[in-house]
Amino acid sequence: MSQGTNSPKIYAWSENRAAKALDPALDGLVRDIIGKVADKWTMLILEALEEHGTLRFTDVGRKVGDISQKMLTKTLRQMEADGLVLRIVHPVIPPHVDYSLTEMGRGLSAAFCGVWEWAEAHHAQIEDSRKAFSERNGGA
Amino acid sequence: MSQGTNSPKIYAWSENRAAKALDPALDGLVRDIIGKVADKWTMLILEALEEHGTLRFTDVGRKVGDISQKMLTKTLRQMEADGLVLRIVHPVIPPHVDYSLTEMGRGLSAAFCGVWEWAEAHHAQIEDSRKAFSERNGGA
DNA sequence: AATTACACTCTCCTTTTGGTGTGTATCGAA
DNA sequence: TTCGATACACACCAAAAGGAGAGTGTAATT
Repeated sequence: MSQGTNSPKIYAWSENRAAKALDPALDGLVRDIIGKVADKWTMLILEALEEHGTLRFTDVGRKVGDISQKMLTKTLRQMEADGLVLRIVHPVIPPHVDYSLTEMGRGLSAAFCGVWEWAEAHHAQIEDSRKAFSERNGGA
Repeated sequence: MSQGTNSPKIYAWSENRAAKALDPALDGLVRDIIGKVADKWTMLILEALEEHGTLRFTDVGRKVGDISQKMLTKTLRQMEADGLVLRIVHPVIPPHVDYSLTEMGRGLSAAFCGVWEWAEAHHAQIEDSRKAFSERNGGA
């Protein structure tokens, strides 16, 4: 009514959504998947497992690099729930847990492969762009 | 030393990093790029612009869907800085700003294409995995 | 004269992300 | 007997992400 000149949110009408996904529920789901999967830690873990096959908890962490135990646990659990990784617990002491990619996980890893290649191929260009941008704006 | 039985962070030795990137600086940069690019909003905007060519600010928002002006501005700026989108301001009133993908942006979009396809192809399987997982755990 | 539209910016505010430190159970080694 | 290793869980906290709403400036429209 009269409480503002504009709305802060831009609404999606059915017009264009129909082009991408005929079903809004499907669209929402795909979006949710993208939201979960397009994650730094997920991509890094995916890479580590793709490259090394089966790894134990701490080894995954080592291969990934700067990841805390908390995020490692959390991300691995999410990936397990989504069916990307297989978690096998050997009931021995000290505990031994193996992580490996499922078929789906390998598929996603393959899909992300192109993104990794793109990043490696264009890092110099991106740096240049950033430099030019900051000069155009804040710089002298 | 003696202030704890374990460290919360798992350290990356040079052993495996050398396999992926010979240079740790390059690795960090690629990782930074992935961190920026593997973002929900970035992917969605990339998609919108890829599909529709040139769009104005509000139109990008409409095509993307549930995005706030704040995130739209922020993400577009980041993408502009990284050289993914081209931003052309027409100094007229009311303001008119056109956004389109650069060559690099189209390349990244193409790289992400596989991920979209994967998500669309496996959403049912993911839902099943999630259901099975929650039953295995919290469920009855 | 008031409204609308555009492309934002700015200020709150809440939610999520992520790090750190600690605890746990058990076995073998020192 | 105490320590260290493994694979976590849990609690606490800081920082960042992200949303809501209001404001801005101008010019054509109503």
